[in-house]
Amino acid sequence: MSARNPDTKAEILRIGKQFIQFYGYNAFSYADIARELNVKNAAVHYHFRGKEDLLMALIDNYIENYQLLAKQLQHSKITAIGKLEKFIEPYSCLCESDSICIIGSIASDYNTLPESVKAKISALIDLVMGMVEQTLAEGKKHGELHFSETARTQALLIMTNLAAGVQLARISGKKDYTIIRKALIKQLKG
Amino acid sequence: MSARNPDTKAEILRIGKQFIQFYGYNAFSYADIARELNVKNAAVHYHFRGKEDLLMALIDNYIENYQLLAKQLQHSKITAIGKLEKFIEPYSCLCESDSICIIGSIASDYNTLPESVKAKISALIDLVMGMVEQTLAEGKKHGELHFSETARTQALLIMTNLAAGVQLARISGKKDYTIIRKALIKQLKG
DNA sequence: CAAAAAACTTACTTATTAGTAAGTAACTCT
DNA sequence: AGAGTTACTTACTAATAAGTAAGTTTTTTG
Repeated sequence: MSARNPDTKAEILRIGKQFIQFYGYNAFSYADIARELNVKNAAVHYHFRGKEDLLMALIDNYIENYQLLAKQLQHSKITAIGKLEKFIEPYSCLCESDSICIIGSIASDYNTLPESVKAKISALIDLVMGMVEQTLAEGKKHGELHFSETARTQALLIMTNLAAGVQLARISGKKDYTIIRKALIKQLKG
Repeated sequence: MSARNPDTKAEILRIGKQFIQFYGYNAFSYADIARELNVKNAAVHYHFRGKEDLLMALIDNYIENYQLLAKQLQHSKITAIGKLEKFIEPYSCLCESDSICIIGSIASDYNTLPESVKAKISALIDLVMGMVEQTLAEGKKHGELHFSETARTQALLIMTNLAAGVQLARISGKKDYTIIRKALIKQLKG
């Protein structure tokens, strides 16, 4: 009867990510994922023992993708602004689908998570913040970007604008996100 | 046996607020509140028919408090920076207790909420944003504050910095929140 | 002081959740 | 072709969740 599907594991990750970004980590169940994929909930447990294993795998994915991006940007000739766009674009996409970034979503449920997840999400943040900081520092050094704070502080300001920007957009409208995004870029260009 | 307590309703609101800020809206139950207050879960249902009624009451509280603050600030002689501190201080307090602001918390669970709650949280945001915007505009007019964006845009930037700042602090440490807060004030003072 | 209202508890029900043990079908490798 | 492995389903359990109806006690009020 049921066609065997070699992609179920990847599909579970895709749907899980979508649910976290759209509903929040504590607002969906394995049954929800199963329903979406037309499998039984035991199938989800087969691929990921529990919800936190799924979350761990998801964060691992993010870390891998950002590490890949880091390598791609390493020796590329694109401008600092161009690099920054690579960090901003995902937020713009999230905004379009009334979703929020996984870090912001997890931050809300942070105190319900096991230490293993907390450590991994912390590692993801360090990775992304480090990349943004470095991009800002380079851009400033080359006279392309302008800001008065340290690169680290400026990275904190920008990323919090984006993260809360998509959250706010959900409630008060996408226009607010756009205002924030444009203001950020304008200020950096000086 | 059980002492009748005239404050139970207020206590439920207090604990509910605390739980939303610490664990997230979809991560606690009426049973959790009941346990904390040493009553039965039916007692919680007696005061608030359901979880969304509790949330509605909580948001109403916030709206009342901000309206009160608006009146207090209206004709007071404190500086614009002093007024802004009134908006910043609650975030600093939240950060101290590893909690996040209720708007950020609700933003994560936004797509699981009924329209009634969505409308009310939107009204709260409009109220707060309006107050911050006005404070910024006045401060700029009097030469006390310095920023290049419109007051509305600057208000968006500041509030998103604060909201995501406390979220980030939970994961990567309170120091990051402090960096953000100090940078904001420094920039506004010009 | 009697009646009514307020603030609960007791004792349920129904639905959802996470999770598991055992079985089955299909594919893979030798 | 047969043995093992993968990817599931069936069929449960135990715990938690929201919610409610009916009864009890305490306080207020006419």
